[in-house]
Amino acid sequence: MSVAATDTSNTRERILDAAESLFIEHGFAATSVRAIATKAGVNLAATNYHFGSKKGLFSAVFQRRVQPVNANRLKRLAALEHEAQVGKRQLTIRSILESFFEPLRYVDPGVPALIGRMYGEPESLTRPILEETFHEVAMAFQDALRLVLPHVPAEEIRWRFHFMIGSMIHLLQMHAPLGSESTHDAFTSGVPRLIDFVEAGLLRTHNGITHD
Amino acid sequence: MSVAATDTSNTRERILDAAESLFIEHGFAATSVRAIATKAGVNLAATNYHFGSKKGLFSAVFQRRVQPVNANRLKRLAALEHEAQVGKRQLTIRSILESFFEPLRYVDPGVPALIGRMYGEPESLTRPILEETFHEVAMAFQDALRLVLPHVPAEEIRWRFHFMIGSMIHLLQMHAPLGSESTHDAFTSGVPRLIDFVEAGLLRTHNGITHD
DNA sequence: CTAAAAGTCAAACGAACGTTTGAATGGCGC
DNA sequence: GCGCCATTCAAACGTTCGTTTGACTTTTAG
Repeated sequence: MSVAATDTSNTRERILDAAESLFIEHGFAATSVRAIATKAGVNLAATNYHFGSKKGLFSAVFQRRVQPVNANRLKRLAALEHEAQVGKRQLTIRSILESFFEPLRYVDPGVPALIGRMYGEPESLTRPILEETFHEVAMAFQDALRLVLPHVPAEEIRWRFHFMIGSMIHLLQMHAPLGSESTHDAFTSGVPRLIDFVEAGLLRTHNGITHD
Repeated sequence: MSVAATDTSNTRERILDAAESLFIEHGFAATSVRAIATKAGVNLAATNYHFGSKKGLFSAVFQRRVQPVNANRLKRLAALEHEAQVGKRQLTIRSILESFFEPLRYVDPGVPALIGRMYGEPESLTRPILEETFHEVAMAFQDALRLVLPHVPAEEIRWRFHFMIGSMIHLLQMHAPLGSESTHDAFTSGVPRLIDFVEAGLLRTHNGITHD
């Protein structure tokens, strides 16, 4: 078959799948290339052949999952802004937040966990990856928030966006509210609550930092 | 010298100090016992002698820093509740939040970073430590929040508290708002903003999940 | 003063690590 | 068929890991 060229990426994707689950469970440093190769059912050398190094594999695992999510976010936001310009729909905090969070609900359940894991790794490993991956999205959504919060200074919006990301990461990491058990259900039911929570935090009328 | 008895714990604390900074910077798995011993200026075997294992050391590093913070939190909350009973001061969300967050501002700058780091490690390593360390405090503060939010269901409070912790952790981890640089300043100025943010999120009038 | 206990030390243990090598294997155009 | 190139493979590279050992030194207690 002339399509047989996909056998090539078969090994690649088996490695990516195995690496993803192991990175999520044990983190980067505590996951060995040998364990990944064994779980993927490939030769030990295949990882370095296809991804250059363990770090290269780590970055590839992340990009594969996050890029579709970010593309979806930007697409939703663009559609939203277009509808707002045409007057078909109003631009609100809630609609912006939904553009940001909803894409997380319709992807492989491993994705949220992977993002959460990434934020838990030491900065020296993740900072370049995270900045490259999220800068465009973060800027676009903060711009949108500025439109609906014209009375809030830009720096204040940056902070509130920062806290919003924190709440999200914490949910993604499934440091779930002590008591619940299942992970995907917790995430599914958590997103609407998360939106409620951060909507209130973002809307908060700005009155500077008032110490009593 | 007869005062030389403190030489004993000197080794212990030098190990704890060295381990703390290395764990914060590189995480648990990527920090070697050898690197800790070298940085502390002690023999390699001293770590296992004093703490049993690398994991034991990790837990000890964490407990040393967090227990005073938690004690301070509970002490402030108890004082607050006493004043409320006597009628001297009103129990408010803000006063509860201040009891929770303010103790973080007057401790060694390494403490916030250490807590943030702990939440980034794989759950298999940290879950038992975190539950043991924070269960009492979490329960006490959620009880207090229930008093000032009598109309909000208990489970809803658990979720909001959960998001609050997420915002805090994110601040502690200094995944600072992209743009700022210094770490301690960002944390210091971040705490009041964090209180404003989560106060709004916690106060949010409960109306279930209302989509538009 | 003396014996036990606590602490420190250099050295070594076996195991596991990320990566590299060079030969074997497979499909593809010619 | 033959040569080319990407891929796979077993094996080994040197390094580093957490922990243990047993001798040595210091502190403590009677």
